[in-house]
Amino acid sequence: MTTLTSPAIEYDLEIDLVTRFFQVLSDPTRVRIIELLLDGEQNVSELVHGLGVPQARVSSHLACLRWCGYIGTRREGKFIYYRITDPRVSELMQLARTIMAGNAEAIASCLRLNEETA
Amino acid sequence: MTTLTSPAIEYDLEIDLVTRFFQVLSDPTRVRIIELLLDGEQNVSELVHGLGVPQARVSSHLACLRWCGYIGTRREGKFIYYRITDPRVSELMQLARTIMAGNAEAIASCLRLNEETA
DNA sequence: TGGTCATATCTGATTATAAAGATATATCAT
DNA sequence: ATGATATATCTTTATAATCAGATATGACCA
Repeated sequence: MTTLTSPAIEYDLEIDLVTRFFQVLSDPTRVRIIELLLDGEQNVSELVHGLGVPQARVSSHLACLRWCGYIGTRREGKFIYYRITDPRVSELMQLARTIMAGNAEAIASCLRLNEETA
Repeated sequence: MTTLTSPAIEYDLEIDLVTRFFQVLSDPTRVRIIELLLDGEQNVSELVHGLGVPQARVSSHLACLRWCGYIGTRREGKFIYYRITDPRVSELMQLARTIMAGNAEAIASCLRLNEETA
């Protein structure tokens, strides 16, 4: 076997879901937003301040998280408050950190492309 | 507040780790490899067959997963066997699926860019 | 109604990721 | 040594995600 590639089971749609689920968590701004919201509801201005990134960027990441059901909103006058909707998100982050704990240095320089650090 | 962006806490390195951790799981081929390996050790040829994707691609994704400590290897003659090193990876995948279960349709069309499906 | 503040969306440019395909390394058998 | 098989790496090229900045919407207040 040199290069080929038999038919195998046809592409699984469920895998794409899992993939996207994790992809949402693979952006630093989004992860930081989640961390902030795990400490309690915040409106956009508060998040912008807490994150230190431009408002447009925060909004677009919030849109992503919201669209995917990680977070929910509530309007109060001019302000829109965001919150984590599923408490298990907290579990997920904890579990990830636990797993990571062992091989943090490795992950830091991972990702198959930038292997200069090795 | 229109666009600005106060200093805030300086950029957290740990967040980048978490981000990368999840990023590894945000590629369909890598997720499929993990799923396969959760059922037991396999060598590259078996994976190539099971996945139905070119060998070079499988190898490069394996390199990524290995580099990041998700999987380990063992040589047996010409063959190299890969296995999941941390059993908690299984927990992680289960938890992700559980959380996803509720908002699968949403995630399917998420990611902030391709919102045509909406 | 006009103005201001909070938030959301759009457009183009930049950067990061992944795919293809060729080629290299390593092990075994003859 | 030679050839064959298994696996890894490299070099483009293509694609997809992110960002910045401008602009739009929507609520409140004077």
